[in-house]
Amino acid sequence: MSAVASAVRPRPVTAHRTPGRPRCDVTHKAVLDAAFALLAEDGIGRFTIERVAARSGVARSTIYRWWPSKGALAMEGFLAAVAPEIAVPPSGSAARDLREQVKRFARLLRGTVGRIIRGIIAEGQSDPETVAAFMDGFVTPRRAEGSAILQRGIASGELRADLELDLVLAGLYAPLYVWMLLNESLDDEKVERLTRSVLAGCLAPSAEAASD
Amino acid sequence: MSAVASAVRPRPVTAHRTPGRPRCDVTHKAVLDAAFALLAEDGIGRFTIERVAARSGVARSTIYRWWPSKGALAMEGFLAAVAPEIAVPPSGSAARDLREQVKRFARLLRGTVGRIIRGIIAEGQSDPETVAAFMDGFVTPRRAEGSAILQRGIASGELRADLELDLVLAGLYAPLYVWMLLNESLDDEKVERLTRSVLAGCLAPSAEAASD
Amino acid sequence: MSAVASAVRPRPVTAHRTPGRPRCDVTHKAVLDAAFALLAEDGIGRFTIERVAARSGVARSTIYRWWPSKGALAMEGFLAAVAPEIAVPPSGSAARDLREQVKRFARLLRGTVGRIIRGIIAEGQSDPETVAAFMDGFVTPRRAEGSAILQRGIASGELRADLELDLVLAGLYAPLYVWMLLNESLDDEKVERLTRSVLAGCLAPSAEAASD
Amino acid sequence: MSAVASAVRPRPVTAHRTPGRPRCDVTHKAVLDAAFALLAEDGIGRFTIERVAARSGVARSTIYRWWPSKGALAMEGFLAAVAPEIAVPPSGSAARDLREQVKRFARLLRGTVGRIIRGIIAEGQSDPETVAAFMDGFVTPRRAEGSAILQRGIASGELRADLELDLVLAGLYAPLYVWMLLNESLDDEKVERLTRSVLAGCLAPSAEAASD
DNA sequence: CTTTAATCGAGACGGTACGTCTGGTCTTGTT
DNA sequence: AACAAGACCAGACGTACCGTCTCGATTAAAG
Repeated sequence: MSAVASAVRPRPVTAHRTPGRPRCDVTHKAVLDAAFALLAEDGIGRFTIERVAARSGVARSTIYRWWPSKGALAMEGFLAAVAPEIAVPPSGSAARDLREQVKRFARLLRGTVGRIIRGIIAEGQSDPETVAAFMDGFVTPRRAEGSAILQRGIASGELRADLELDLVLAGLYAPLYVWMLLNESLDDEKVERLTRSVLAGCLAPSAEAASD
Repeated sequence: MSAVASAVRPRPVTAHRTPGRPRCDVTHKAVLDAAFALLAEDGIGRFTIERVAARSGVARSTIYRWWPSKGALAMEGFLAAVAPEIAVPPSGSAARDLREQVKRFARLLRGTVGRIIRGIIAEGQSDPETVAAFMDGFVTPRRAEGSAILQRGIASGELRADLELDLVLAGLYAPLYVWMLLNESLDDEKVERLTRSVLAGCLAPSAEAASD
Repeated sequence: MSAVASAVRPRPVTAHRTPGRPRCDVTHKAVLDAAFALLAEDGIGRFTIERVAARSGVARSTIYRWWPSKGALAMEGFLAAVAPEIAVPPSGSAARDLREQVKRFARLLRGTVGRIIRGIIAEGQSDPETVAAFMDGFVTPRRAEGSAILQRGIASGELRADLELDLVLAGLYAPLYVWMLLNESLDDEKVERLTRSVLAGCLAPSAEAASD
Repeated sequence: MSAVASAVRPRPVTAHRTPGRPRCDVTHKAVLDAAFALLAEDGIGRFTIERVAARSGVARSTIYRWWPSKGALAMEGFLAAVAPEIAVPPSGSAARDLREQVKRFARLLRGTVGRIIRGIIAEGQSDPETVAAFMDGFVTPRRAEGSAILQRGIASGELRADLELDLVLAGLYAPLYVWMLLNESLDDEKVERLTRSVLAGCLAPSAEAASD
């Protein structure tokens, strides 16, 4: 189970509440907001629990009670703010959907969210829990979305049936991560070239002519 | 100019040496060795200048004199130990060479070197100098090697002439970086599948039958 | 009014009991036992309300409800366990009684009880309530016992009639407290010398020859 | 060796200095001053290393480098400020000198110094080093002074030759400590009565008539 | 029987201070 | 100069307690 999940500790709706004073949601929210803001403003380098506490007005000890590590806190703050932001409106064409999705993703990485993701990945290199939380909370859902698009394309005959979905998605997304991490440009033109190049190998023979 | 290059401060070749006691090479070497060892043993999380000083027997202030940041030190320690290790013996087939090169690279990432690279990338997320040094010292040379192989393949007619080299290399290497950073497996079988998949789109039409 | 007295809140003997759930005596006892045990085992330094709560199995808030301060709790735990322990069997001779009483007291201070008294006095230096409680609960009764012996001696003609009782008792007991607090030895021989020395100045001239 | 002595670490006057940056005396002094001031103002209860650091403007880590415990710091701050303050001008009469010395001592205990001593003794109950330092730095010198007076009195024939010096001094001083620690009054009249009472048993028979 | 008022356990929360660790800077004497 | 040694400031770390608080569950007398 990832750190985030354990931190959230979803209240059982079932029957009797746990004893003791209930957790204060306002506090919880304030911490996550502050975490997100700090991450967005200064990056992981200046992200400290002390500053989150100061900014959120929540006691340091309270933060330590609920988050096991800096990474977990960063991760949860990130998710709380970003999670709903990435939705994919399905059109008729899988190729077009993918292109759109990748373009959006690149735009995300170029902005504030990218800065935060960089921090989380960095933090994760010395804390596996953080990576796990990032996988569960962000990477896997994103992959599921991509996978869904690909499968629709295969079902409709637009894409080849023998695609290895994980590899196609890796080919589309991994370069974006790496470019971001290595401070290389992520401009639309480059991303567009990448998408086209990967998609070229994915189209079903019959549909190949119509690709662009 | 990257951090490493500035740290090295190459002695002027001009006749008259600078006044004062000359820099002690033994010390310099000891620091890099200790840096590498610590990085390899405990990862970036426990890599501190204090520990490098203690381990190398070099005074902390001496380290601060020569390296501008933790990342630069890690990077240089890494390069000093790893640089010569990656050579590519060219065979007749570009496809075979690439496959070999990628496999070696994956093996590298799975081991000690991978652990260190993770640390450097992590450190780089809050220190652009470190990323720049990593690019100059490691990524660019690796890309040059890959590029050379691809160009040989194109010249020999084995690979398509319209390949976008940067994208092909990104498709081959970026997933490896990402899998490593996200603690996903890098096993040979998976890497082999990746290589095959990318290469499939690179072969010249005439050579396609002979691919595997 | 001392802290202890206010903490005990003696139930009114008056007919109508207060409404609501009555106080649980088991709990009360458990707290005092735990307080005594902790004080005896680890001294004042590690005596915390948290630990008393943990050890006694009583909720922290319950302890805070009934005891106004750490010192008050320590004091009451001490009294509950120690109070009955010091009884003085009167013999014919006041001198002999005093000697015995002082010897017992020294023995007390050398042991567990001494350790606890040290803690209470220490705690009292930043909490006057604690000192007051210690005076009321321990010092004054002890002085009363000593005073009684002295007065018997005076009445019987064994001791001089012009004795200043408070000073004699101070001369007998204060050194014991100080030796304990300053980690000096409290061995029987030393205590014996002290008693003899003080008593020497107290005997009535007629009885002086029979003193020892 | 006591904590104080080890904290002071007197520089060896011998030959070669130790390497490295020498200790900053200003800093050292500032800490002791702040320690004394805090102790005098708020007592041991609010005496924390954090506040000493804040008040003195010295980094907390520097304080931790030089003083092993709160008690040691308090003790040294106390000694630095108080040590020279207690001198006894010898007159012709031992009895008069003692009376004067005791009176002065009581006055000391009633004031700021007394407050600090209370704190040190309290702290010492959970830290033997502190008590040891207090013994070495304060109690023993005071006893030596008292002893000297008594010995002069014996030599001059004013006092009995068979006095047990340690017990006499205990009889004179211990009550003062205890009265202070237990918040009992230390007024001059009471102290005067104490002195007279103890001295009464000390005078040589020949001199007894002249005592008061 | 219900109220009603109290006790009690559980635990969240804001705080303060702890003692440690690291990062950087600086000031020495030695080489 | 370079270097070792180490003092110093700054500040974050994670932990331990403090004292207050909000709950629900319990318990008995009073209505």
